[in-house]
Amino acid sequence: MKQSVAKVRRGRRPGTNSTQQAVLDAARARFARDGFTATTIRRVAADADVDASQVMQFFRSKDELFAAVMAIPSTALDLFNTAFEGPDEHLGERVVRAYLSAWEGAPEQSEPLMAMLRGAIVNEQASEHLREFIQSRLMSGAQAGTAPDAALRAGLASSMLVGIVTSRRIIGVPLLVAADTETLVGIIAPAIQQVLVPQPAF
Amino acid sequence: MKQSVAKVRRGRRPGTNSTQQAVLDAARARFARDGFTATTIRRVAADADVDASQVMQFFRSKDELFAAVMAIPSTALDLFNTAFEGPDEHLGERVVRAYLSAWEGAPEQSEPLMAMLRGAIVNEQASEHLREFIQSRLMSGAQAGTAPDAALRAGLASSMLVGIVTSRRIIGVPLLVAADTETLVGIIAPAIQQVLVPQPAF
DNA sequence: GAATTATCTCAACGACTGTTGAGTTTAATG
DNA sequence: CATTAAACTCAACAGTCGTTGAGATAATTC
Repeated sequence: MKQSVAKVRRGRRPGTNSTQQAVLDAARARFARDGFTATTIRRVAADADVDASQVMQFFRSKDELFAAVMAIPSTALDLFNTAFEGPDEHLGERVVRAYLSAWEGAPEQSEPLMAMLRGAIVNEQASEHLREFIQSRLMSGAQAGTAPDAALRAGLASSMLVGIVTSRRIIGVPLLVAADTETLVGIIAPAIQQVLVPQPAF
Repeated sequence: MKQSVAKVRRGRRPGTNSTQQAVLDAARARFARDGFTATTIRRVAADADVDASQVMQFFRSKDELFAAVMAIPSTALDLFNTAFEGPDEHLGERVVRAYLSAWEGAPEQSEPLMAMLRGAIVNEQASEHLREFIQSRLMSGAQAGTAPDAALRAGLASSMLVGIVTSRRIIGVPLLVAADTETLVGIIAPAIQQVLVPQPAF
């Protein structure tokens, strides 16, 4: 009964207008700034100069809109993976710089991470994203490291760096906000190095 | 016109019943488990077998109820302060143990901290609490340390440890949850020591 | 122009929230 | 017992939220 083998598409084509991208941009900024709960669909729609029901038609629900926002650009993920690979000598410094630059770079890269971080407490999807984010660091670390607890060490380092970013960008601890990147790297990098590549007792 | 100097109190006395404490206990558990937004006054009231308006009469608003929950027992704060004081030799280990035990101890001590952590993203009061919590660590560190950036170093160490606790107790990263305390101390303590008491280059 | 499909608008539903006010019951005083 | 003030109950308000459905407008093909 189905007569639609290689059916020719008719009618208006989807996606030609940039409205959908405008909605996504507005949602990304809002979710990063206000978090998941405080961000309302009506507010996102107003930012994008669109009706609220329009947002619901593009993305089917608030959760799916949030999921679209959290889709981390692959370039950022590659940046992390390459940071973990390589020689052990300056591993700590490379990892620290990767985390700090990812959260302080252009909004298109930092906002999805901020949205994930802010949403991780109230939204199960964001929590799972962050969990996998740290887990994938663990895998990279397990490949590179030789010690049997290399995965655990990489996860702890990742948690520490996420804690520092949270204090700076979400909690806003004044002294940490005021500190410049080089000062932070100078203090943190040796500690992360110690976690990832344990020094023999001395 | 005021005739109330040393007026004798009449009528029923407040606070004789333990209902108020039951409400506070229920609220503490809920805020720690579900966070600020997901915790509703009606739910807290149901947990304490009380009408919702009763909660509003005891504590004037949801924010004040939350503030009462976050009032950290002074014993926990003293535990942190004493951990930062003392000789530099095993400072890292003492501090790490203080953080881990505070978040894994009895509910009366850990739940206010969990409520603060979970609420810090959506509630301004919780965010300020956590900010001051880290700040007070900074002060303790500034007293003990000799380096000019001792306060910054103490703040970074505190952020790192909060990050680890968050990964374990809120995000629930499996490998970190499974790790036992002694293993964690063995890995983290040297790194925290490195942050607080920088080793000369070698 | 007719048909088809997507974009967009408008109004409303149903559920849930914090909060309030009036009224009832209970304990403590004179 | 009468009075006072607290503990407690019940019902409702006012606002916000995610979501839905019907219908108008616009683009694309035959």
